[in-house]
Amino acid sequence: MDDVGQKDGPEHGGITIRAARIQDVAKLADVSTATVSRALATPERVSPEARARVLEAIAKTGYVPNPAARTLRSQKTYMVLVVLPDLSNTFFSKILRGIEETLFEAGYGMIISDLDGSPEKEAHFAAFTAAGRVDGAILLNGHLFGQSREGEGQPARITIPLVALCEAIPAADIPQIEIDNRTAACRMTQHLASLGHRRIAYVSGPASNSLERDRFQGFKDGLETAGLPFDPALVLPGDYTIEAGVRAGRELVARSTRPTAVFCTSDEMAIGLMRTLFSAGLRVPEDISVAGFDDIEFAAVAEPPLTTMHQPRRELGQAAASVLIDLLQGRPSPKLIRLETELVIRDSVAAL
Amino acid sequence: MDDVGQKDGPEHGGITIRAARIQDVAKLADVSTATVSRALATPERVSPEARARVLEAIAKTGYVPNPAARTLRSQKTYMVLVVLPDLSNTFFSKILRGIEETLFEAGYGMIISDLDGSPEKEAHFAAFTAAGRVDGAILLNGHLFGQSREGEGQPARITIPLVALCEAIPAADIPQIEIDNRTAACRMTQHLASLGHRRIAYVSGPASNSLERDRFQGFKDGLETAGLPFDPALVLPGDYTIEAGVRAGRELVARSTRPTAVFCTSDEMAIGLMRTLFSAGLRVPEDISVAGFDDIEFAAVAEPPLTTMHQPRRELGQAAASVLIDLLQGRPSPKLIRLETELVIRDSVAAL
DNA sequence: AAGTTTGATGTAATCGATTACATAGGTCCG
DNA sequence: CGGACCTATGTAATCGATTACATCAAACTT
Repeated sequence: MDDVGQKDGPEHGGITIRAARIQDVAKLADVSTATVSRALATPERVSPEARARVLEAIAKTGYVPNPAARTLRSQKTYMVLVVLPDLSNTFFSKILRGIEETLFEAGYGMIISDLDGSPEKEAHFAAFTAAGRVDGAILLNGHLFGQSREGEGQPARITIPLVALCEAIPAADIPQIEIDNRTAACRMTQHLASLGHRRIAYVSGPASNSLERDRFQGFKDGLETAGLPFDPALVLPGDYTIEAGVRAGRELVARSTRPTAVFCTSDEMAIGLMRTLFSAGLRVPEDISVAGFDDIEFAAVAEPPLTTMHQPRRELGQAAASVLIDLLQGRPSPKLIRLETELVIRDSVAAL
Repeated sequence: MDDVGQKDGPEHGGITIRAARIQDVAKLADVSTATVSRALATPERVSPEARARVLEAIAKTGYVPNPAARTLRSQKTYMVLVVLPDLSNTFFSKILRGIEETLFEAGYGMIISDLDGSPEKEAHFAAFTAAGRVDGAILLNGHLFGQSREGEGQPARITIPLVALCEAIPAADIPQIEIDNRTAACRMTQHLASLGHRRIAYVSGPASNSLERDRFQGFKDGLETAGLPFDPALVLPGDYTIEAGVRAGRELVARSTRPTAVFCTSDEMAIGLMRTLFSAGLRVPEDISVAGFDDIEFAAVAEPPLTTMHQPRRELGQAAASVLIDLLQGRPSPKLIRLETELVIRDSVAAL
C-alpha cells in the first residue's frame, strides 16, 4: 500500500492478456465503435453486412463488453441485491434458487447480503445500493435499510425498485410476494382440532416478525372456529431454528399436563421438538402430535414424516424476481402476489 | 425497446435525486477531485486540514463513490464470484455463510452462481469473469470454466485468482481448501469395523466427483486395515441427495442378505436411507447401523441421531475466502489447506 | 546561497462503453 | 428536379472516478 507498482497483483499462474475492447472489434470489422455497440444493442438499426462483420470480429477477438464501462454510461448494473436474515437457513436456500434462476434468464446477476442481525452490515448495504451497485433489491428480512438516517443533512439517495418477499414490510409501498400466513396457520389449527385435539400448543416465530403475527392470528382464528379456548400457557416462544424447537420440547416435557398436539411454525422447530420428545421417551404421534410449517426437504424423511404446510419456496423466489424484473424494465407489476399453500398430511399428527 | 425516452424507468414511488459526485464534494471542500480521492484512498498523503474539509463535505453531501467509475479506472471490482453446483443444498449454505462473512469484513461483495448442471450457465459465467465483473472466484464445483474453447482463434482472457473449495480441480494449479476426505472416510469405515461390522455397504457420491473418489479410496483403505474384503455388491450409487438415500434404501430392503452397517457419504443420503428402512419395518441401529458424512444441522436431531463425520463448513468457507483475499491483495498464500474433520458418535451406529 | 528533497495539491489523461448529434447517400413525391 | 425523409454510419461528448505528471512552496543539505 506504500507506493506505486507494488499493488499490481502477483503472478497467479496464467498469462494475462488484455481483453479485447470495443475499439479492437471496430477496427477489425472496419466500422466505428458506435456501430459495434449498435450491432449488439439494436441489431435492426445496422445493415446486415456490417452486422455480420461485427459479429465475426467479436467471435474472433472473444470480445465481451466491459460491464463497468457500460454501467458507468448507461446507469444500469444488471445486478440485483438479495437481502436475507440468514443464508444458512434451509428455508431460504430454495427460495434463493428460484430467484437466481429467474434473474439469470433475464440476464441479471445476484448479489447476496446475509444481514446476520448486524446493523453495521445493514448500513453497509444501504450505502451499497445507494452507490448504484445494483438496479434493484429483493428484501426477505422484513424491513428497509437505514431508516435511522432520515431528515438530517443527508440528502435523499437514489431510489431503486424493491420487492418484499415472504415478510411484509409494514410502512413501505412496494410489491409484496407472500403466502397467506394467517389462513395457512388457521387451516393447520383446524386440521388439528378436527382430529379431536383440544389442547393445542403453538411454538412461535420471533415476536418482531410480521410472519409470526399473521400466523399467530391464524392460530387463534383456527381455535375460535373450532370453538376452542385460547390458552396463553400453550404458546411457546421460538425463532424458527432447530434449537428453538429443542428448547420448546424441553419446556413441554417438563410440564405435568401436556398438550396433545403441537403446532410449530417451522419444520426446523418441529424436528427439533420431536427429537426432545423422543429423548424423553414420548412417542409421536401416539403420545403427542406434532405439525410443522414450510415443508422443507427434510420434513418428508423425518421420523415420523412430518405433517406440515407446504410453501412453494422456489415459486416464491421466482415470482419475486419476476416482479422485480418487471419493475426494472418499466412494465406494470402487481402490488401483491399470494401463492397457495397446501396442507401436507403425513404421520406426525394423529387423531386423539 | 423501440425508441429513446421509452426506456427510462417508471415512477416507482420515491423522489429520485442525483447522487453526489466527487466533483460536488471537491467544490464544497474547496479542493480538487484528486485531493478528495486521495483523502479517501491515502489519507496520509493529504494535509489534515484538507482531509477534515473533505470528510465534512462528504458527510454533508452523503457522497458514496460510484463503483462503476472506480472499477472502470482501477480495474478492481471488489466482487468475488462463488460458483456452486446447487444452491439449495444444505451443505453449501453454511459454507456460503462463512465465505460471505469473511469477504464482507475485507470489503468484498459476493456474487453467486448456481450452475445447476447447465453448461449454458457455465458459459455465461465464464464470460462474466472474463468481462472483469469480479476480482476473483471461489469454485465449489470441481472444475474450471470453458476449457472447451481453447487454442482456437480465441485469445486468452484475463486471468483472475481462483480458489478451489471442497472439490479439488485436477489439472489446475490453484489453491485448494478441503478436508482430507480419504482419511475421514477411512476413519469412519474403521469405526464401523471396530464395532464388529463385517458387511459394510457404501453409498457413493456422483462418480465424476473427486470427493467421491477420495472417499471411496478411504472406504477401501478402511476395509483393508480392518482386514475386511471389498465387495462391489455392497457399493450403491448415490449423489448426496435425500432421494439418492431413499433409493439406496429401497435397494437394500429388497435384498435377501443385507449389510449390517451402511456408510453414506452424505447426511442427506443417510437420513433418506433411514426413512426407507423404517418404512420397511427395519430398526436403526438395532437391525442395521447407518453412518453419515458432513454433520449438517439435521444430523443431530435425526431419529436416531446420526453418527457422522463432522466437516467444519463455516471454517472451510472462511478459509477459502481468506486465501482468495490474500491472492487478490498480492500476499503470499498457502497452496493447500486441510481442515480437520471429527468423528461424531451418536446413536445410529451400534455394535453388532 | 544554491541545489535538492519532500510534501501538498492541482491539471488533465484515462478507463471502455453508450448515445446525442452530425452527415452522407439514397428514395420518394409533388 | 428539388426538397423532405429515411437509413446507415461516423464523430465526439459523456458517465465518475483514479492517477500520472506537473507545479510550487517549504525544508533540508552541503
